[in-house]
Amino acid sequence: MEARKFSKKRAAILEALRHTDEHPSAEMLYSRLKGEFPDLSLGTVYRNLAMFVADGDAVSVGSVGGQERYDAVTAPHAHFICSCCGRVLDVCSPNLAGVDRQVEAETGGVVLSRSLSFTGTCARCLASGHADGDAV
Amino acid sequence: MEARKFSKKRAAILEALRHTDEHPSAEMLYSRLKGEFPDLSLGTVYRNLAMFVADGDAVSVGSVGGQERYDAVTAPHAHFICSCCGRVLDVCSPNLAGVDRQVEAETGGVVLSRSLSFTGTCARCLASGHADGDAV
DNA sequence: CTCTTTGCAAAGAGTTTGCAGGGTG
DNA sequence: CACCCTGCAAACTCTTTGCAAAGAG
Repeated sequence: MEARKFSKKRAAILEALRHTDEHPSAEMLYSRLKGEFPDLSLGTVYRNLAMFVADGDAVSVGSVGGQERYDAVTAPHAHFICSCCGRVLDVCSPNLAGVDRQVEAETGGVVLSRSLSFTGTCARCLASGHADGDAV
Repeated sequence: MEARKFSKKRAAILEALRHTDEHPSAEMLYSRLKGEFPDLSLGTVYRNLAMFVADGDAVSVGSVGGQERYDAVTAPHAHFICSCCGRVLDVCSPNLAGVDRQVEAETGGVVLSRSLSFTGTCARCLASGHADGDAV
């Protein structure tokens, strides 16, 4: 294994990821921490995020608008992705217990994780009248 | 609106997408059609895939390994993504009816679509003993 | 002192875009 | 004939990587 040593920057990145519910991208975290760590490098953010995911301290929520978004909440839960503003909101996961088994029976594989995401227009965008921007 | 004209290449791309259950990426489709259309351009595949999605003739399954994967089956259904070989399999969708309403009530937004995907090791990889390649 | 982590910048990979020429109706 | 579609290649964006210097144990 890799002998992980303490690093002030890494701790700060993980803290920042834990203290937000925005499901930030690498760049979002970077610009947020850039003030506190002027010498922070974007590459470092990417490297640490990869470590978090490898260590199970974070998960990828998927890419939104071409950017990978991360979440420090690794417990299974669903997300609501606003196709209008790109926000990613947490959603109290519907009961998916037992579905894993169902899928395993159907595919013959082993489920390690699942990702449920809803795409639509968030309340804020609905209020701003930005909705249906690209609806059919 | 854009006046869509017929195009042999476009028809072929959509056909290829419809005749496979691999949920191919732009490049997968490109190399598959390159034999039949030696002068096919990758840019054309990208452009047409974007049209299909805009027209509702295809949906994006999400990105796997950095590549966007597409599906001509636009009816809601779940996917099983093998983290070992990158294959994307169709899964008979568990009953998610009513869940949209639940999410809308929780977020105050409007759900336009949902994506349920399971990540794990597929049967083929399990058999090949490639499993747990990157398990914790 | 040894090994991990970082900044910087260049390299990569995937996707998008502009333009001139060919195809469709 | 007008307008859409395509090939080609350059441009872009996001992410990864190599290397020498700085930090942690």
